[in-house]
Amino acid sequence: MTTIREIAKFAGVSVATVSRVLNNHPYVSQEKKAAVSHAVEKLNYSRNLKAIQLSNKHSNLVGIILPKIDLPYFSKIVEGLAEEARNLHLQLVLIQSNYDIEKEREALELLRGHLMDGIIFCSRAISLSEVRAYQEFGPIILLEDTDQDDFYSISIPHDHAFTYGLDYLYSKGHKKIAIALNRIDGTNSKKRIQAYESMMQRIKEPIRTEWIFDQCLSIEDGASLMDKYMALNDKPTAFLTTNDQIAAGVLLAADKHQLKIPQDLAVLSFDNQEISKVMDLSTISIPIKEMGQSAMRALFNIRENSLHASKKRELPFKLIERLTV
Amino acid sequence: MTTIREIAKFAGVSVATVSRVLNNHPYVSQEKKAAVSHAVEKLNYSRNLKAIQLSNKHSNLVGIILPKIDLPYFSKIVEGLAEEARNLHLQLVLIQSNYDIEKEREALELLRGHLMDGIIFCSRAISLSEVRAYQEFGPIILLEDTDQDDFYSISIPHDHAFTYGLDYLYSKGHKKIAIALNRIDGTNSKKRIQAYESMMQRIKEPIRTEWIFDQCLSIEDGASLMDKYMALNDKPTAFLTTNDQIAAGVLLAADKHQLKIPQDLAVLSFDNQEISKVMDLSTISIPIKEMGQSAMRALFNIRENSLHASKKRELPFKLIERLTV
DNA sequence: GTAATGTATGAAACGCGTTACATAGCAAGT
DNA sequence: ACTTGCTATGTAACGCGTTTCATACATTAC
Repeated sequence: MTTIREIAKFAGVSVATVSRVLNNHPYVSQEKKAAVSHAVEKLNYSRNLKAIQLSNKHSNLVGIILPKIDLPYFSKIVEGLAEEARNLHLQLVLIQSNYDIEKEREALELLRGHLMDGIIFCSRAISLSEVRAYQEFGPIILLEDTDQDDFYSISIPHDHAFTYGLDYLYSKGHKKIAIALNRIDGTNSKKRIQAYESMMQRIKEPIRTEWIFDQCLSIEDGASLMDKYMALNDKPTAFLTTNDQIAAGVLLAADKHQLKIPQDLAVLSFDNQEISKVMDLSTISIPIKEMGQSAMRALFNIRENSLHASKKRELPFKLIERLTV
Repeated sequence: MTTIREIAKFAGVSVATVSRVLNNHPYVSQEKKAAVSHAVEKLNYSRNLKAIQLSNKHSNLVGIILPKIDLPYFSKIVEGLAEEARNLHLQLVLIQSNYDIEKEREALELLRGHLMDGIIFCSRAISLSEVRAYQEFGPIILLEDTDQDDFYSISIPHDHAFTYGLDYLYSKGHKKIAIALNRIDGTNSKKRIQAYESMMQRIKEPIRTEWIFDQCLSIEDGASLMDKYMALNDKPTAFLTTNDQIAAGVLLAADKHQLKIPQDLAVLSFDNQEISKVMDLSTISIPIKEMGQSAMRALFNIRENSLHASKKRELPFKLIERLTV
């Protein structure tokens, strides 16, 4: 492999001069610049990025931790992350954790080992107290609605949004509302259950735990949710689901059972992904892609000038009324 | 930052010994090993991965190039890539190109600069002749059905599969078949158009170019495809679409137009993604995730022992008969 | 008893750019 | 004429592990 020293020798200059030319630094005469360029061309040289990384402060790599890329919510986030990363000349290191704490820890160790400049947690299983210890090694950004104010976080206010959705259903005459959540133990789920319970108390409805469905993520989960619904003696009149896929599955399965939507069953979901448009699904829009963009920009800014207005950033959500409520 | 030399000093040994301990090399006495471990613990040391990368041959990073992560086909591939990468202790550098040749070239330059050990093209816009020049810098694997036999490639035989789908529709009585493709200029699309044209000739049907729909990717594209269909004077009786999303969009829109599937219009798609199951969509199953896994494993094997049986690997496809044909 | 092996350890070079520091020519300022 | 300051360039150190090579002691072998 050609090195900078060979270029220097070939061009009859010092390595410092070569480096200056390669980095477009000032104070290099036209002749030397030309000589170096010629040598680079002639010897087909290109810099060793590993060496550059070692001598530079940054690696320009950002770790992205998520459970599974093959879920529209996460791939949309990554879309946003990638788009912004491109502008900022950062590269994404994608780490699929499957919510395995060990894997998440490994990722944090990569940050510690300076492989990456920072980390963005799209979702996590590892505890924040463990994550906290790694903050000294680089910016860590959470895409969740946390109340730990020593963490950078970007999200919508999940409890408000969930309450908002419940209120909307209530305003449409629904008191018997079932909810479908992702992981019962995730940060967001906890907030949502709280919101649900306090809403039920507010409207003086009992909290039926069998109406709180867990582990719902995909369109298939939505479809099988419908089976569970059919088996229920006491049936809810509305579903609030935490993403569009679940709702889409519910709608498709409901169609097979000849249920009329929204007369027999109302469905409201979150995200406003593409599928919700095509299926006329009422949904609470979340700026998923913007969250990704915003997170990447935040990470960059923190890295550049450790100054930061507020650590927590909340983005707005918005109800999109379509035909399923 | 603590360095290996500080550890050496603290433990009263040489840096070589420290390195040996850290890498579990043999020939280190128990005492020294303990002393080093103690020093590491005490000084809260962790290795600088950038330095390791520089002195090692590998970086253990693999570049993944794709146009857009937010398409189920690609996120499924990445799912497979990530799963296998995990086993092989490789990290993914995700590069979203949007089919921008410049961006794809940049990625190749990262390979040239030894940032990554290899590259996997999930899809590309850049010409193979340009890619070819980078093969000397590391393994490059294409996830497409190429006939350039100096490239590593993994895919299903797209022309066969497409012909197979057309034959199936024909066997069900359809002669008037429309097709929906992604990018008219992609490698796969070319093969598919060829397959389509020769099929039409075979069954003595005219080739109606207005039945070849381009730029179809998403569920929304599928829905708007239906609008175009409705506007057609001479209507096809069947659609063959290159992914399930398009087909799903067609089905949903067809429902609004009160078209009966498959009586009024048959739909056959590719991929066998989740949505096809829920919608009872007849589809030609492609082992997308396995393609990812296989690609990652191939890259690893090539890196380890430059030996390789055959450069081209074809995976099987399979027709899944459901209710839309 | 001596050669042959195996174990243990350190000094120094290596991988390859970047950059701090020193040096020096030359023009502008007083 | 002399200081000040900018341009231009090279030397050497630095970032931080890994690894080769040399050395040395302890065994085991014949």
